[in-house]
Amino acid sequence: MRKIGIKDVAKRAKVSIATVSRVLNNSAPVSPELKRRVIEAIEELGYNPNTLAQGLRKGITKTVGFIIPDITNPFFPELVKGVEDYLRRKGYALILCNSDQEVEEETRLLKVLTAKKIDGLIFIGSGSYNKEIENLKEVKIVFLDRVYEKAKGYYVVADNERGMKELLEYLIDTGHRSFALLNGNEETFSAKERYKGFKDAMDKHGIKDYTVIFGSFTYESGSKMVRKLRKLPDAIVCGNDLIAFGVIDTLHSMGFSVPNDVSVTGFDDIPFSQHFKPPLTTVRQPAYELGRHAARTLIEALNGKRKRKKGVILPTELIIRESTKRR
Amino acid sequence: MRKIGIKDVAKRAKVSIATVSRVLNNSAPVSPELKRRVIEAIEELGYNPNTLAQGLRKGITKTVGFIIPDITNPFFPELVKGVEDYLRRKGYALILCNSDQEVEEETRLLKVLTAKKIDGLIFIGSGSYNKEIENLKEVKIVFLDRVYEKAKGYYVVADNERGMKELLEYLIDTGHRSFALLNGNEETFSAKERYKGFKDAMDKHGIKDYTVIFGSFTYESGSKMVRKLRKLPDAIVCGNDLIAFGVIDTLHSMGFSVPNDVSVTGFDDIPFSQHFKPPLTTVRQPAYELGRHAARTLIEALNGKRKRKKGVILPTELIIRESTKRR
DNA sequence: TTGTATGCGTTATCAG
DNA sequence: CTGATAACGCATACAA
Repeated sequence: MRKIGIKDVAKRAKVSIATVSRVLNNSAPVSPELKRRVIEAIEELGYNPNTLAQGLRKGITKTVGFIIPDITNPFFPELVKGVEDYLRRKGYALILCNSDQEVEEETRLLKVLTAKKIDGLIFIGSGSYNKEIENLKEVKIVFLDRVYEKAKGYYVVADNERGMKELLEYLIDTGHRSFALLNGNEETFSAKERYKGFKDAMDKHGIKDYTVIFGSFTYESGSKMVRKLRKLPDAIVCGNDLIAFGVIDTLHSMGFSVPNDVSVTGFDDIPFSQHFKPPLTTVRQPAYELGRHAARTLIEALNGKRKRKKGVILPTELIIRESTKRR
Repeated sequence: MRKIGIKDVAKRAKVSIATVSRVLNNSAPVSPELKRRVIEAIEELGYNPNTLAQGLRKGITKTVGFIIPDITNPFFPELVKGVEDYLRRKGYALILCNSDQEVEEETRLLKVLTAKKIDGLIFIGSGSYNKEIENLKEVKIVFLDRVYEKAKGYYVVADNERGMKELLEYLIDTGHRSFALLNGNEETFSAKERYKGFKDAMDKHGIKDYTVIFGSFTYESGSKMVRKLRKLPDAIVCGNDLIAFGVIDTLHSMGFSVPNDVSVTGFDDIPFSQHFKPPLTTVRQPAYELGRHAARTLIEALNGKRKRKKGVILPTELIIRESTKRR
């Protein structure tokens, strides 16, 4: 009798398994006496219900999947914490997965999670559109940070476009007149939105002297993209903080000074950005809140509430530090 | 008929569910004709086996749990990648969990994972000993990075003690004569081992001028611990890179220069350490390899192999950069 | 080579 | 209030 099940508990407590199940789920009244015996037996045996069986029987598993694209990018762990904290309070289990920016891996994960019968999914796409997402008929989806506009589902994002626009207003205000946008993966929602904000600002102020490069949201990509620049603009606007780090480091290794020769900005405000040398001017995304809202949205959807708005957009905050200066 | 099961496939292919199961698992010969029909039906219906039912029936789930203590510490994501890559190749699913350094949360996760009937567990403890681990009779365990000496199970670690000793040999060689060890959580295996290496070196060289402080493995803790120092030693040896970052930043804010006024070292060599200002002298742990070995050890244990050695110890590497200098 | 029937651990339905 | 028992989706022993 290696693994103990509900029937072991029933035997020990001298009741039927039905009664055990009832005290376990509080699903029907049980006399104090029997309840006591059952609880005692559970304690003594160290019984832990088999969620596989529960899930099979009930059709719900009280677990949600969460796919992030790059566990290595310090922005995502903050999101994870927000999700975790909310889910824990609600009694949901979390299966965290890392797609490592690979669409194939993402597809595999989607299949695995489906087979595990998760109730809901919080999804941050790895990049290009993954149509596998459309097959997920039985699970509620919340798109976080990176929206799939074509797919249906809830979404939670920061106001990327507006955040970027504010950043550029500040840059233009402080005398910057030529720009380069070194962005992340072009197919990505966040890259697109940030580009939009950038472009809008350029147009609004009639600035023609700018270039745009798309790469990926990594340090290495930043390093690579900055080398492609023909000439140094007044400001290099990066798609995220990681890119900015790569840009600044290679700029330094090329003998340039930031911000004296050129201003550089990031996006996200990951924990490290304030400690970078120079401390990074960036647009703060409320990562923890984003995660928290995503979890909340999902749970509410799962409970049949929230028919009103399909999504929430959180404001960003301009963080001015020392990687930029007035020209 | 919302969700499709094996019987839908059977009906579509005009065979019995047993036959479907057979082609699914290759568990018995099936005539080419029927096999074709089944495969066709599976494709057309987009059938995906319910792993809950499979797990319930077979007693194994082909999934392993992985608990890490701090998803926010860039050292762990590297481990995760090593684990992921190996597991994927072996057809195992991974449930990644973050205990956030909380023993209670860790206990909760252990229960959840047990209830989900994982086959094996890769475990990095949050700190103090969690006796819940002893209840896990049915799952194989690999202790990664932080060993529970009392508990039985396999382990995979880097040679912390020796790594620390080598670091101190280098420091002493380069003229450092007084030290402070600003370490992580005292109950933690890695902190203990690193302390041992440190102490050994002190004793061996007859050095009396040193102090030791335990805190936790975070930036903030580093910042806090360095403020407790009465006087600046020749070298501040930190329990990990994050602590070193905190130490260096506060030292700077206090008007000291690193390494001119004091040498500072880390441990781990997280990706960021080479880009820190100044680039950090540290002891590299082969994070990806550590994760990979842990996964391999677990899978082999699961397959009944590996009775030989109970653990593997990987070597560290001394990385000399610019946060230290000869005195 | 194929099909039928049983059971994995739970919950829910139905009598009592 | 309590206890049998069917059913969840699948793999397998047993029959054919």
